[in-house]
Amino acid sequence: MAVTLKDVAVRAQVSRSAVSRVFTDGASVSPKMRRKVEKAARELGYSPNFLARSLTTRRTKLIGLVSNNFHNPIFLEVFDLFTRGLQDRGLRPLLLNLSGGYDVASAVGMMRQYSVDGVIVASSTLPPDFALAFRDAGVPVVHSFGRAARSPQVHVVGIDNVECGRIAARELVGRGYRRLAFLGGPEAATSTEDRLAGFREELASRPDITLTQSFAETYSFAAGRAEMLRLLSDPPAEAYFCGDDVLSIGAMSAAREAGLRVPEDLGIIGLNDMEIAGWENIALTTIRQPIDAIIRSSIELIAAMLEDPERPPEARLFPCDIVERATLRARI
Amino acid sequence: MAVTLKDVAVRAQVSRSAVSRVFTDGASVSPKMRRKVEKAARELGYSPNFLARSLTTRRTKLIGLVSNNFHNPIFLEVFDLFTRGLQDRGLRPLLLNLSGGYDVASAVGMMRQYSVDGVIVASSTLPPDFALAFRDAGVPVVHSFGRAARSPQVHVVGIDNVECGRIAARELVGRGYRRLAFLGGPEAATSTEDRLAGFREELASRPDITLTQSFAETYSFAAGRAEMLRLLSDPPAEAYFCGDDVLSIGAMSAAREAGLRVPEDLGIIGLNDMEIAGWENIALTTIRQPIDAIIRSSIELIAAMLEDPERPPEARLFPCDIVERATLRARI
DNA sequence: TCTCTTTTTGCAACCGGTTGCAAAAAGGTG
DNA sequence: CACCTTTTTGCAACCGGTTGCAAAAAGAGA
Repeated sequence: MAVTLKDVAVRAQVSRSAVSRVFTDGASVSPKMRRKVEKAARELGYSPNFLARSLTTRRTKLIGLVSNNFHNPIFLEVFDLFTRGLQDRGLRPLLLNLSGGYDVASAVGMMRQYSVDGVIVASSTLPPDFALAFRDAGVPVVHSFGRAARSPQVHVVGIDNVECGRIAARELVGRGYRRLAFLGGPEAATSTEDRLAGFREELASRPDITLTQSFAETYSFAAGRAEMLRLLSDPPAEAYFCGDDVLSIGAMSAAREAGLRVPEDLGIIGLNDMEIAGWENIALTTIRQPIDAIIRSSIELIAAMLEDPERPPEARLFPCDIVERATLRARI
Repeated sequence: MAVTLKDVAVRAQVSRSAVSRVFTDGASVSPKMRRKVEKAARELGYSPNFLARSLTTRRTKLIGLVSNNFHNPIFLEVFDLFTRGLQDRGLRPLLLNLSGGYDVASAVGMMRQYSVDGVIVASSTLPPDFALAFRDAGVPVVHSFGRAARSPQVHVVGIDNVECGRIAARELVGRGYRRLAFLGGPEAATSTEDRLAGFREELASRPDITLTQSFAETYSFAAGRAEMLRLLSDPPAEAYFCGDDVLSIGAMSAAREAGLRVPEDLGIIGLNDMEIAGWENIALTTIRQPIDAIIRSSIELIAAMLEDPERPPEARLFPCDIVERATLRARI
């Protein structure tokens, strides 16, 4: 059924190597030979089998794209950018969905079975060890949206979550809020820990400010809503720094249900600036995470590792800024 | 670097075939042999190379997942369900993002180069010919969310869009709306055509009802908002049947901006029932499309085609129902 | 036209597996 | 224990490509 190299060779009356060379760039082939082979290939509808080729070249051009978050709308933007960016470089994304729970060893095993050239771990909730396991298995890896260590063991691209915490604190304080709350994502996620650390740090020198904290189960609307409803059994804080945009929107929904108006009765600031945050029906004030730059940079790094697998790991952090919309009261 | 079959064979002091058999289920191996080989494999950390195996078995377990819609939040739910469903069957999704425009031949070529076992086209806007091209290339294919022909040429799984149009019309009429509008998705999409056809058909016998129609550029918030803003330069209709949920939300945003309240001043009904439609801040009344059933069924069909590639094409359509929330006025 | 150099081509081995076939080993029966 | 049957094992060829090497062809120079 499938037409192979050999079929083309027979038809063009040349050797199999000759055909192979025509389809390998950089190989030396005379123009006459090239014409002959291309003609035969065209007539037969031949196109080389990448996987067979990969056996000798040791390059599949497959990149594992691993994530455990298929429930947060920001990730649709993430997947869009990743898949297009990879495609533009002739790489192919092989998706691994870990949202139903995961086991490091089997994730690594699966990627090795398919001989991926590299892996991108796109998650702010998977632990640093996760990416490390790929490196240890000899698979080039980039952790996008991960935590940057002082001396990184694998490439990490993302934002400075601690600084984001500080930014949020400054913004809320600057608007005169005094009773603050942190409504974080999963408690064990590095992104949650770091944002909280920065938030607290900035407030440490302000004894007049009170801070309460709690955590949602996952980065999702439902979790944000549920947690906020729980919190609202007590008198609310004046302003909430939520783990991300989708949690913020869940929290807003809960607030509305409790009869509280945003921003009149309570302020909310999110993080991400996903597309939905800008929808006029939502109009969430948030800290923008430059996901396009993060993803572009991640792809650059993984591509660089394909050239030089020994390239020393690097942490690239991008700055974030506030996008003001309508969920915080005016600056005093 | 990578440990191969041969390494295991040497260490276990058996033939390569023996090792191969241990890792091929259904092959006959004595318990003693199995133990010996498994021990050696464990010590070496061996796991078989799927791609090399695929050369002889002609099975890669790769399934191409092709879509041109990475901008509509419903598709995150779609990707989640597809990737998990495929993984549960030991299949691996190879993603192809066509949202930047596409070329049928190169899409097919790419999938053939990677010897995918099958392809799932997940799109309500790609033409039927698109899926057909895969079939013609000998690649099993299922078109999810596609248009069902009377005698389908490829497997199609989705909903009866014509019927959805009728349902929307009945619902709006039943609530006493008389001046109706259809705000469709891309004009050329089969889903748009069919929904409009059903909508018109149901209204044909009602000369007292007026109907205007227009189309958004894409299924996206921005397009829905832009189109609605354009429409609102004229006096609005009483109720709008929008192409899908994300268009509906864009339209609601435009209406609000124009100072119109939903549902007091104007009714809106969407289609899909994506998660966001249920968010209390949105509360969109919509026609539910059972995407979980559609996707489960699509995976079932592609899996069945792996067993029997000659299986005659089939169209499976799932019924839709109204989910009432808060964007239509009360029934009269 | 005849060397010498450079380019092009084919041979054969290899990448990491699977599998039909026949030989070897194990098991059953009288 | 000899004989026949069944199971297990190894050999060798193959899947669809690539590539080092040497032979053949082409080009350059005298």
